[in-house]
This record gives sequence, structure tokens and C-alpha cells, in this order.
Amino acid sequence: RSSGVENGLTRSSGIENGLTRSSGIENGLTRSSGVENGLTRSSGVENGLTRSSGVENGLTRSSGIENGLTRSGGIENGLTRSSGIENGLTRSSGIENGLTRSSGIENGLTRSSGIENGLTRSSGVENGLTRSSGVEKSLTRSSGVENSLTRSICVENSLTRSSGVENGLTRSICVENGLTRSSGVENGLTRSSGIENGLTRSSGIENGLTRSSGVENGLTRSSGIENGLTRSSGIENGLTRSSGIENGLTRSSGVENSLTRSSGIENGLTRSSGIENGLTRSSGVEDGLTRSSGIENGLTRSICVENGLTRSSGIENGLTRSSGIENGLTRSSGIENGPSQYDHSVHSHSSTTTTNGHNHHGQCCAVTMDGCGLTPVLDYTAEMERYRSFANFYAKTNVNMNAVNSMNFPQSAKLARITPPMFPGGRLGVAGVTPWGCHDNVNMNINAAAMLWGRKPPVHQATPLAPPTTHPPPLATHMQPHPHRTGGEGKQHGGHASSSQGQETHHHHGNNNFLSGYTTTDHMTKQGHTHQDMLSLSDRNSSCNGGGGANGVNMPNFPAGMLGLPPGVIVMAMGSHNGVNIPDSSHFQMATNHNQMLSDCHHANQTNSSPCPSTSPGMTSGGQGSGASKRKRKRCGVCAPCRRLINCGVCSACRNRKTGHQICKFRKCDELKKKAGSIQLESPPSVPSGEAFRWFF
DNA sequence: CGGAACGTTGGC
DNA sequence: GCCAACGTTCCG
Ligand SMILES: [Zn+2]
Ligand SMILES: [Zn+2]
Repeated sequence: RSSGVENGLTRSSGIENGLTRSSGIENGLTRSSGVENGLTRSSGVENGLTRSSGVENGLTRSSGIENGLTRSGGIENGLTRSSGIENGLTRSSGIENGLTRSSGIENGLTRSSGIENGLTRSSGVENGLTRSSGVEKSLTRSSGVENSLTRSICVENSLTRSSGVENGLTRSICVENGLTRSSGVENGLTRSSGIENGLTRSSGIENGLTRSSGVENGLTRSSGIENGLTRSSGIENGLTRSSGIENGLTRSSGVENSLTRSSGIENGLTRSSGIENGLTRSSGVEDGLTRSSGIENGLTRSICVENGLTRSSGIENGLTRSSGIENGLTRSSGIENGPSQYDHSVHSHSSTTTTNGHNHHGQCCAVTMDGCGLTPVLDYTAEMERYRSFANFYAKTNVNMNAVNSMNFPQSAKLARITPPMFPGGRLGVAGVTPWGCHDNVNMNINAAAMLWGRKPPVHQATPLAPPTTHPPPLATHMQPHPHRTGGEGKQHGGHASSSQGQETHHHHGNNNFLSGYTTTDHMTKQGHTHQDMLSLSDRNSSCNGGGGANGVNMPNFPAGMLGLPPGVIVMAMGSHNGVNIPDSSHFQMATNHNQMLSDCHHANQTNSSPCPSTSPGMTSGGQGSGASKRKRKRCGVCAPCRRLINCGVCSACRNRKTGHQICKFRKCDELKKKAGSIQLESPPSVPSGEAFRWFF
């Protein structure tokens, strides 16, 4: 060794282990420097710890053992960082923006953790999405931006919730009792929506009253308890009606032709009452004759058409009389002083008019009054007429829409049932993307389609309760006589042309048009059979009899979430078959697993990443394609379109599915759009699949 | 076997 | 390039 004084400092240099080292005391500390592996390093003991510093890659770093862990610190990008191996994981910590953060790779994912606002958070990129997780208020939350929306996930009371701002409104989604519910504040009111019994409903407190609204049988209805009475209101046939049970009688009231009327069934007779021209009148069908009774000029009178003749009967001066035009002559008959004159006429009238016998003049009046005058009743035929017109209206509307923009609101849908296996990493709720929301230019006036965040019963429950479409009466045909598809290319598809519409009207197959199917078929059917479905305005679920069930009113309960589903995995389930009011007849449908709609992406990732076209089984004979993918590619399952679970029902693909054999435009995998061949650069679209079905919007 | 959906082609 | 159809592949 050679020692001497250099720059005032005593140093000793020599060769140790083949390496030339120089040691000395600097600033009171003994240090030894030398060249190791081409790098000049200086080591010494600082604060009891042996450290070695040097310049690596242009950066001055100092390494040593601290607390048993070897760490290396230095300044990188102006920031002092210290890295080392902790628990087998290489981590680097430093102060960034005043906050101490530690980053490292965990499970293949680079994560950075630190304390922000007093809360320890860890952020990183997962499945292409940057997420930050931490514990807030004792709840572990993970937030990130998904589909442009910032969402935060957490588990509360064993329920996985995902909250975020959607359309300016903060909403929180979660699965409760197997049902996915989304809650948030809308217009200052806290509402919670979800699918119950197959129907999408939204409940909340309005004006102090808890109300629940949803679409039932295509009609938006809102029900709640008002003044102790459960009432359900909604718009039917363009008219706002409110129904409920009053005094044991189910009544429905609404404004018709600007007149408020209330109808219901009394004593087995449907009557409708309301105020017309300032006079309260009650009409209904009695003994086959439509009668309208009310008080005119202080006298209770009842008019009806009998044998083509309009007659008006009532009590005048204590005498029951019936007047009308007979053979061009206005005549009035009645009983005066004893035996009846024109007995027949009077008879018939009074008998029909009054509940019981006739001749009981005064009393008759009273009875009539009480019975009909004030109590609202419904005119059966009138009612029927309404339905009839409605049917027409609907039919027209339908046609119209078809002509204009395809159709308006697809209402039925099949739900996607995603099986657990599909979510490899799916820790969180899954969901489909509605066709109406988003950027899609789909009609917005869609009745919330039934999207079911619930598990579908394991069994398919085929043809459960005679689905509505099951018995499409001839009427259906009436409405849509022929499949008027643009071109008459009903080539090979035999019989009923290929026209999707045509079929829709008949079958309840895959993509049918709700409107045509439901409307014409269902409604008309009802009309024909006078099914109370149309009349019943109240709680359908309960009121409906078996027949009602036929219309899919009742839903199987979705034993959601109990199979091996990862907590929070939101499964969409449903299916027209399950009787949701949503008929199976619509283009609008959700991907169901049982029908393979989604099955493709099962192996999506793998398959995708490892095309392995090796075999190319039974390739198309006309193999003019050179090399490129011959194998049928599969949807990636993770892109936005793939994550969508429901067919919009309005795009060309949906409309022409029968002939087009194409997946809904909005569901067409981005990857597949890429014209087979193009290699996937950067982030392989095939991110962990679970991701694919993670979010709704 | 049937439903879903990818690939391909011909027409515009 | 877009779209309707059709052939064909997958898959339950
Ligand atoms: Zn579509
Ligand atoms: Zn995709």
C-alpha cells in the first residue's frame, strides 16, 4: 500500500483483491474508493451503516444495507429516490410532489403507492386502465377511469359497489341480493334503479313519497303509496292514468279527451265515470247495452242505444219515463198513474238503468245516482275502443318508425349471462353496455330495457310461461300482412320471406322487432281475448293470473350472484323466455351465453393471442387467401364493443340478422374490424378478459 | 341441428 | 368504403 497526503487529506492506496483502492478520511469519515466493474465507487461507514456510492449510468447513487435490506439511493430526474428489494419485490421510493411514494412491480403490474391526504393509496395500470386503490373510511376502494368515466370500486358490507359520475350524476352500482342496482342522486332526489323481476325499476323518494317507476309491458309506470293507497300511474295509449285500489275496487283514472275519467269494475260491470260538459256521467255496459247515466237539469237520466235507437230514460216529476226517436218521431214513454204505457220501452230502460226493479221512481233515481252517478265506471266498449285504437296507433307508429328510422325503442332484450369462467380476473362487476347510452346515436327514448344484473337461473327454463309471442293470433298478420323488406330477396329462406320483420311477427326467434311483435301480437291478442292485461292497470305482478303470466309478467327470480361468482361480478341475465314483460320479439337483445352470443370470447384471449393457424381445418375450399388468417377470428372480448352485451336492435346488422349474419354494429369487436392481418402493436387488446365485462357505460 | 357471427363477395 | 347477402365456421 502507498500512503500519502493528497489535498490535505491523508490517503492510503493499494491493491486489494486485485482492485486498486484508495482509502482515507474525509470529513471525519473513513472512506475507501476504487474502481469496481468499471465504475468508480466509494464506500464508507456513514451513521453506522456501510454505504457504497458511485456514479451509475450518469447518476450518483449510494447503496447500503438499511434495516437488513439492501437499498440504493440516488437522484433521478431531480428527485431523490431509494430503491431496494422488499419482500422479494423491487421497489423504488422517493418523494414526488412532496409526497413520499414507493413504486414497484407487483404481480406483473407496476404500481406506485404512497400517502395522499393522509390515506395510503396504491396506483397502477391494470388492464390498460390506470387505477388507484386505497383505504378510505375503512373501505378499500379502487378508483380509475373506465370508458372515460371515473369510477371507484369498493366493497361495503360485503357488497361490491362501483361508483362514479355518469352523465354528470354520481351513481353507485352494486349487486344486492343478486340484483344489480344503481343508485345516485338525480335532480336532487336519491334514486336507486335496478332490475327486479325482470323489470327495470327505479325507486326513490319524491315529495316525501317513496315511488318506484319502471317499464312494465312497454309502458312506463310509477307506483307508490299515496294517502295510504298504493297507486300506479303511467302513460297508456298516450294518456296518463293512475290506478290503484280504492275501497277494495281497482280503479284507474286519467284524463281522456281532456276529461278526467275514472274507471273500474263495480259489481262485475266495468264502468267509467267522469265529468262531461260540467255534468258527472257514468257509463258502462249493462246487459250488453252501453249506457251512460248522469244528472241533467237536476234529473238523473240514463241514455243508451237500443236496437239502433238512442233512448234517454229518467225520472221526471216522480215518473220514470223513457224518451227517444222512433221512426223519426220523438216519443217519450213512461208510467203515469198506474199501469205502464209503452211499458216495454220504459221497462227495458228502467230495468237497465236502475240496478233493480223499475217503478221505484224516486228510489230508482237515488240508486242510479249513487250507483253510477258518482262512482266512476268504465265503459267497456269505450275501453275496448281505446285499446283498439291504441293497437292501431301502435301499429302505425311501428310502421312509421320502420319507415323512418328503423324503429324507435327496442324494448325487449335478452340478457347476457356471463359465466364465471369468463372473468378470469373479474373481480368486479361486469356489465353490458346499453345500446342507448354512450356515444351511439341510438334513440334515446328507449324505455329502459331490461338489463338484468343478476344471475340467470341455471336452468334455461325454456318456454316457461307461454311467452307472449307464443300465441300470435291472426291479428298479428293483419298488422303486418307481408314482410315488406326492401328488396324482395326472400330467396332461399323459404316460406316466410327472409324478411326479418316478417319473421318477427311470427316467431319469437332471435332478433325480432319488439314493436311489431309485442304490439301487434300482444296487444291485439289481448284485445281479442279481452285479457285483463290491457285493463289491469294496477300491480301486474300480483294481479295477473296465470294468463297474465303468459305475458311474461312474472319473472323467475334470479338467484343471482350465488354461484361461484366473484363478488361484484355483475352478471346480466334475463331472457325473454323468462317472462320479462319484454317480449322476445325484438332486434334488441342482449347477448346470452346460452346461445353462444358471448361464448366466442371465452377463449378469446388465448385464442386471440395464439392464433396458431397451423391446421386450418376444412378451410374454405376457395382458399385464394394467401397465408393470412384463414381461421375464423374471435372477438377479443375486451374492447368496448365486445363489452357491450346487448344488440341495439336498430343497426343494420341487427335488423338484417337473418340474412346478414352479422353481430350488432355496436358490438362488433374492434379487433375484428381491423381487417384481419394487421398486427397488434402496443397494448395487446387482449387484456385480461375479466376486464371485458366490467363496466356498464 | 340451430344459433351466432366471421369472412368474402358483388353491387353501389 | 359501405352494405346486404351468403357461405361457412364454431359451438352448445
Ligand atoms: Zn345493432
Ligand atoms: Zn373486441
